[in-house]
Amino acid sequence: MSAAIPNPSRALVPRTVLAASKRAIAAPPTIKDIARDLGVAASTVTRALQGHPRISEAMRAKVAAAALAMGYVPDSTARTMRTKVSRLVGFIAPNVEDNDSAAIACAMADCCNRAGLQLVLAVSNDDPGQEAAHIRTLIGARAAGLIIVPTASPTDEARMLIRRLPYIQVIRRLAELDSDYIVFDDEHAIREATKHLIDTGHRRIAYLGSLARLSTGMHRVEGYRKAFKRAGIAVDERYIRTTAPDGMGVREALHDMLSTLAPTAIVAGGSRITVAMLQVIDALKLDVPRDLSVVGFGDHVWSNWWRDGLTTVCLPIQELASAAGSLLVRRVGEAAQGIAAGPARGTRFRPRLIPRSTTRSLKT
Amino acid sequence: MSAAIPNPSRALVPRTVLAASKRAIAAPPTIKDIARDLGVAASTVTRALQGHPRISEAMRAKVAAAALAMGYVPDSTARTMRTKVSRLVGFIAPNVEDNDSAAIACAMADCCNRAGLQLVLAVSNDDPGQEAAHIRTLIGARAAGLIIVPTASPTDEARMLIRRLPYIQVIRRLAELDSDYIVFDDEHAIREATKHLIDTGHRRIAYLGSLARLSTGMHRVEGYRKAFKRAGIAVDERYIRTTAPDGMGVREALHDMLSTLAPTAIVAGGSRITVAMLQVIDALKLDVPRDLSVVGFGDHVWSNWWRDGLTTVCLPIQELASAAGSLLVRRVGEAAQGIAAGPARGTRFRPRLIPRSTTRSLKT
DNA sequence: CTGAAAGCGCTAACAT
DNA sequence: ATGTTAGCGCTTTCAG
Repeated sequence: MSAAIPNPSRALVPRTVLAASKRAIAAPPTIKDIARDLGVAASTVTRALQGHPRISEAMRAKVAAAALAMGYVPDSTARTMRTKVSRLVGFIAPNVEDNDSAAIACAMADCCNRAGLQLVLAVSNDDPGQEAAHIRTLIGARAAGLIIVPTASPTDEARMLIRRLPYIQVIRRLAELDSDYIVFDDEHAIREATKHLIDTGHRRIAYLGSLARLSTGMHRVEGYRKAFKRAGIAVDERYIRTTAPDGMGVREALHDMLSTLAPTAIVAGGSRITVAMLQVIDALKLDVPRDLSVVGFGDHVWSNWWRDGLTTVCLPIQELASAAGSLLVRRVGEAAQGIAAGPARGTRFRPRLIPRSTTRSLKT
Repeated sequence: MSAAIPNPSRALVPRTVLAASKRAIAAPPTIKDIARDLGVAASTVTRALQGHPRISEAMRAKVAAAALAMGYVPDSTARTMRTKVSRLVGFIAPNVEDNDSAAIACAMADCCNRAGLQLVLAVSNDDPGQEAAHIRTLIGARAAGLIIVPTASPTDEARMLIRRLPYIQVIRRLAELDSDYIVFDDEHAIREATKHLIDTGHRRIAYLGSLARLSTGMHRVEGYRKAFKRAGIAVDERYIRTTAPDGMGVREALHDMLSTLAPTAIVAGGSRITVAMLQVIDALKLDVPRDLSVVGFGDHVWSNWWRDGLTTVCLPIQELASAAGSLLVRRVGEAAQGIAAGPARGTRFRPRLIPRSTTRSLKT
């Protein structure tokens, strides 16, 4: 899987074949072509193009005109090779199907663009092998930086390689990776959700979260426990379940808890888990909130549409995304100047609970 | 906006500064380093790495080991410069926030990865200027190909440049661009939706679509009209409205139609329009389907959650995405071999209507 | 089977 | 203000 084969030999399009390409379509004009046309040296053309100070206005205009006429587009690979850095920035996420990651990707792409950087999207599917492959590719492209939602346990290779560029962790955080990170305050999120239920008289509160090997999973359960502790109530561990965020896992866990523990409320510990959970509750035709109070994770347009409005935790996604984007831009700039990036800095954005109609008070 | 400034002078991170970078972090090992370590020539190392036939097994092993030990990662920019093609593939879309594009991006990233290609995500925000900039960047990176959801009117520059690489249009299609395209059968989608309403006795059917300058907008209205024509009923143009897909535009159009035309049903002609429309209907506290029958565009998890289940048109997104992905991979391969890509090929995927609970029959 | 050398397009010293 | 030159890392003839 993570075999360190320097050349992507799994490529279906053989490189040797790719090599022939383009030539068939048309050879793109180069700086030399412009130079020849104008009867000047290549270096003059570069300087004119870059707006170098010691270049005559006349020359600059002539060059610009010629470039435009020929449809000249600078070859960024050549430039990168000389200058040692590209304007590429990677974003490695486990998936982009769920709105959260998509929104983040989008916001970051925007941020990068504004800084003249280009966002490369890479989906890891939460597989360390794919993650490593993407890191390798980005390193190979001499990417300027990297934003990553790390898998639970990156390969050794990934850990080694990633240090070659400025990177920041987002959403999830592996302390061992020791980098800047920007996450949600997961503990706070679930603590508030659980507290809300406790405050309204619930005691048998089920928690259905994602695997605890992830920082998110860990902090979220912790939030659940803290809420009970602060209320001075013992935590009944049987009410805590973790599962893969797919329909099947959630269905089983839910069925099991509902039939054996008779919870009066349930808290979801993840976006995809929330969706699956709501679907199972629909299938079960449960009367919410009479039979069961429900708190979701993540707020979307449709939150208002589930039953009479889902009580849920709202994640400040835009804030996180743009913070991540601008921090990366800064780090890239620093690295560029050879500034040893200071100590890793972490930011936590606080989600907040949005009470709607899927929770009811048990107090008289 | 579309000024042909060859160098991205709008870059916030000055290139000259970027240039200094990396060096500070660590100089990545090159093929030469391996060669020196092993006391062989650089060319031998390349060949060993590529699995060239005429290389001894012993040498290959030694090189592989050394490469791995040093954490060697081939510099794709250098390779691209030599071979003239990169393994980058661009995806330019107006936005990635709405699930459709996100799902498409994701499926395509997968497809590209399997072919050893890397997907670069670029968001145009439906702005021809940004679109052109992205095309320029991709050309500059010597991208192998491009998948694009074109804006209504790409700049002249964009039109010129895009021809330098294999590309295919997706979702929307501009005939002038004359390329492969893979779209939904928009006309069919809205025709079916409208037909469903006509068949169940509706006559005053409102249509709220996106701007007709886009192929999608055009075909969808056409579907509306066709449905009436085929039923032998005259089309009342007053019931047709187009609007930007934002909350405000939709609200106004809807208010207006509802108050002056008393429609018994409404058909949405776009994903984002659907969402906005549902929100307005909520705000108006309309009784659906008693006061108004509603047909949406696009099917999502939440479609089941709006009222008692939204009657809507289901888009075969996965099919479109993977078709697009594999077609592009094929085209890239062909271009690579200098094969003049045959005539532009188009594919239309048929959406289908999913009747749920937001439409009711007016027949006795 | 391996080495030497040239060159992809661009930039940055170093000349003029 | 402009020209010359060297070289980034890799691939690919052309020679052994």
